[in-house]
Amino acid sequence: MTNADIARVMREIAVFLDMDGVPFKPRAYEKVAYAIEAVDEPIAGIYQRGGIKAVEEIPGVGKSIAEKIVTLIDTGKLPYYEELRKKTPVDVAGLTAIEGLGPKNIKTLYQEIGVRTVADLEKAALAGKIRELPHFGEKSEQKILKGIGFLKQRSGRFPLGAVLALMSEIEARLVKVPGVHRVAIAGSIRRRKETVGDGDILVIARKPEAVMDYFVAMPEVVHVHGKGHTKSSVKLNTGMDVDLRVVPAASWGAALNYFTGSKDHNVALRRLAIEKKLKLNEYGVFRGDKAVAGKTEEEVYGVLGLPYIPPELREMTGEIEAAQAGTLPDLIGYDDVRGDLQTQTTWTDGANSIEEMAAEAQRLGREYIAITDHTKSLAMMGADEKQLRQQMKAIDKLNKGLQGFTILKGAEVNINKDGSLDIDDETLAELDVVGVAVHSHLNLPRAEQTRRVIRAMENPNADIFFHPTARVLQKREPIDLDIDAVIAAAKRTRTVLEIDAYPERLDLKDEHVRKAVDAGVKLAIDTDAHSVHHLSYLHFGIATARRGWATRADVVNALPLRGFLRSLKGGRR
DNA sequence: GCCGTTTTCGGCCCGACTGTTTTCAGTCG
Repeated sequence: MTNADIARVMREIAVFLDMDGVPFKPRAYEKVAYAIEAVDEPIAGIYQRGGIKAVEEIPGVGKSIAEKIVTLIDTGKLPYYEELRKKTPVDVAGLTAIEGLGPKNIKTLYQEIGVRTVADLEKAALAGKIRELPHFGEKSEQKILKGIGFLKQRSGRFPLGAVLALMSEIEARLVKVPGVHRVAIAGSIRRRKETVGDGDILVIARKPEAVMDYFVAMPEVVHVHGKGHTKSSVKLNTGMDVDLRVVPAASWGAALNYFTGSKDHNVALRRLAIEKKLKLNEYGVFRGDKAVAGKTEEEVYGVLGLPYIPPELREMTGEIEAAQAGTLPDLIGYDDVRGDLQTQTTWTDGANSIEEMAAEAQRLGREYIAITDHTKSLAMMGADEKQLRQQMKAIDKLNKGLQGFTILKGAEVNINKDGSLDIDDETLAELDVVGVAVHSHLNLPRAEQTRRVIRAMENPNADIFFHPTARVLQKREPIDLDIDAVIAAAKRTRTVLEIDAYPERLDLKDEHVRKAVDAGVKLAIDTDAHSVHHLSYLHFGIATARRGWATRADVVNALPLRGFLRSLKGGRR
């Protein structure tokens, strides 16, 4: 019984209860489903270790739901859930995935014409049976068929790196629509979540209709979900849905706050407003009928008694409490990183030379760059000790011709299966920056994998642990590491943990960054660039650092060159 | 069903759009 299994049962119970119009309980189960998905370790393990009391520690889980979770873990079944299923035996997950179908409609479809699966639904729609039902009509029938079509080609969530460019382009085009005063991207994209489900755009416009007309007719639009005076929603050819809202200038801040989310953060703000006898919605903060804030986000937070909370922190992971206590972190800024510490060149699998990479990094405003080509045990033929020495000489020569910029000698050294490194210590000691990384034996059991990387970090030459979990978003699972043990070892050995900014990696991820920051472990933010184009990806890594509450002081390559070199493990430079 | 600087009861965020409907329920975010 995995966490995902438990979460699925909780979510289905919520839907079943919604079908019967049960008040409030469904929200409780829904909340628990989200909470369980957010827990890093298996709930079964938590239960084994700490009993039912430990399960009740999960936010939103009380006595009753804890008992149900424990029953699920112990027996693999839950009578309460089985009863609900027996009453309405339908494929909840499949049917709710269809746009516009909710609990009430699913119940009607089952009771009136016996729809249990998406296949049943499609058959009924094609036979024209759905339009006959109460509260359904011809349009609902068409909408359902279209929804099934979209479901079949659904791609789920999108990596931020895959959508940010297009969204920025749409933003730029909207700015040029006549009568448009202001445009902003909101939602999870503004919070810089590593993957996003949809896009949210906010606009101030003199003639809202003109913006809406333009928006729904954009060349990328394949379907219009809805078009109104203030809100429209479309599906793009990439499969992603995008919402557009037009708001009055006086409500800009409140709307931006509302549509940036997260949902939980917004709910918490509304509760705060209620406590202060105020009402918060997307139009502003109101005392009775009188607007007391709304024009800027700062104003909205201000009347709630809070300092401005940066979007990357709005995930309901303690930011409200920190804001109230005045202990919000002074997050690292998007211009604060001075050097790039992981880059590959034509010496191994990169597309550009050392000179080209250095020139582009300098053009982007960096003060230094570490060249970290792969090492010998990698299948693609990485550098051996002799080649590394040749490269060091080449870099020395290049540095003589540079002003205000330094190329550092480095390597991305493979960690062998036993935790030893594939380059000898003598050579490593000659390098300025040694990154170590896992590229093989990705499937070792947790204890062995953890021992392996900790042994690598214990090497006095290992400055930085590159992309620690080796995950590739939506392609490769992270290696099985006891991340708390790795962070503790990083602290003990003074090894820097990397945030790999490459949008498919973002490794460490935000949650792990937060743990590292809390533990006082230093971070490096690097692009892992394999061509000059990748050098500009740094901001994705900085966003991840910000989402992990990192300040400038937590990041070694926010330091000027001398300070950065001094911050690495002592004794050899 | 959960939760508590409203704490063991009484609350639980709020509004736009759609479709089917003559005033609103359902869904979504």
